[in-house]
Amino acid sequence: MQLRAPRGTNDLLPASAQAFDFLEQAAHRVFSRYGYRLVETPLFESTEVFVRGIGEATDVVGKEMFSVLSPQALARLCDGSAPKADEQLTLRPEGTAGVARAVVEHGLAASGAAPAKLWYRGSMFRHERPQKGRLRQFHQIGAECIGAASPSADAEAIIMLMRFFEEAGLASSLLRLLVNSMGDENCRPAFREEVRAFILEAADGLCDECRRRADTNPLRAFDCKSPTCKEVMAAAPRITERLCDECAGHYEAVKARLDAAGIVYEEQPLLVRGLDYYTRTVFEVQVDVGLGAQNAIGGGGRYDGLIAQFGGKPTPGLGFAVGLERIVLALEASGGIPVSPLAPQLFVAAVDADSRAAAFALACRLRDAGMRVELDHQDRSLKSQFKLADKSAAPWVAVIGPNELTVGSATLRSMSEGAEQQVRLDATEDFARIVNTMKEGL
RNA sequence: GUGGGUGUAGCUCAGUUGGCAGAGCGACGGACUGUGGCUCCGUAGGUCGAGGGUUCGAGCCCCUUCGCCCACCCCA
Repeated sequence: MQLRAPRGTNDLLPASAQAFDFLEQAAHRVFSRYGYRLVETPLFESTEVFVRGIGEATDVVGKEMFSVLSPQALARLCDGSAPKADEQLTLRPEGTAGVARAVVEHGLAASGAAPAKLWYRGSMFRHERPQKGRLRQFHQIGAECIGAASPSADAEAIIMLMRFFEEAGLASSLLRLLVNSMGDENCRPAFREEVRAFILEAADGLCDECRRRADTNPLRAFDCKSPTCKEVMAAAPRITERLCDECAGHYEAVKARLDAAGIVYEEQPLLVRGLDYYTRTVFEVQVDVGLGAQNAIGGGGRYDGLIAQFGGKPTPGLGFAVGLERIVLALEASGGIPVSPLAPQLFVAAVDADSRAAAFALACRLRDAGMRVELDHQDRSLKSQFKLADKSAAPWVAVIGPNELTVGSATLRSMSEGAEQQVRLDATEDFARIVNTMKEGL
């Protein structure tokens, strides 16, 4: 049986890896303009971090977590005893919980201090059935701003997110920014109760799933795909009509900041996010090209209760994450990814066996001088070496053979012009000057 | 977890009522002396996803199984 990558995982072959790298660099450029700094937290955490942070009732925690066991913990399990608390570990299903834990652990958001602005990138793991734009190991870039309560922090993060998409090459005309407010502990519980009552009242017109949601997570009934449910839920009360004064004021202020910045958005009163920690502002970015049903390429919101969940002093916070696989799918569908393999600047070809040593030495010298240089390692004929050079898109080929060795030079051929000139083998600067006149990427 | 689709060369796919395993692209080599692209000629590459069954004979029919894709659900 041939070995293969586990279900729901992808090998990031060079083209994909380069696309991801491109997105990370775009994030780095944009995020640093807003004062965000890169952090890396562990790929796995105590299971408790996600249970407390994301919420026990969520799908992510309830049925999608990959938990990992040490050999000792596994042995204990097989004995029928429970693993110790510090042996219960889980691969991170998202980035926010780990960052929040680190912020508390290292006191990065001391009360009264400037907010901690952090961004991260890396793999996340969820045990779901794979489909287009949904993998078991997938990649996110995210940002968290912890310690700022003002609506301008919400607006700043949303603006930064949209600028990131622009920088990545996704035209804003392809994107749809949805915003909503979910209220806070003052107004959401009552609203939740109201929706629950509404669902029970209208149960006849709703699907089984939505009836079940009445108790588990009534707000999710709002984004049920069933047309009849949609129709029924359209008459349900809206959170935006039930916000407390503080939440309503916050929401208005966020929208005003977005308006002032010229950010186009759509108010979506039905938008609810699936992670328990969100309060007040929530947002999502959707795209219509390249993706099937999984058309959300980014999302986030405010989580003013999260830091306290981890034992920190009550500290406001907010953040977002974007899915790299989904962005790449969207980019591919909307005109391609603006990256291509970096071609060698020069290919060194040897005419016969005796000249290979000199060709190798030249390639080493030129590489040490900073040039991208390729050469043959399969004892190919000169003709084949030229074919190789052509395929690699190298604009120059240096030929070294008996004739060149007797005079101590290489024949340097321009692949586009066909013109040839002699360059002394030890004249590294001459090679550099000639090779660098060619614009990169051509 | 539930549905639907699909597995044949590196890639994209043909393969007739069951009768020699195919094409295009790609790879590699060659077309007289030490030079690429275009063209031409040639070569290599297959456990037809796997296992079993029916049959003189199975890529094709039957059973089992695995993978992958898409959708539900959920989410980035």
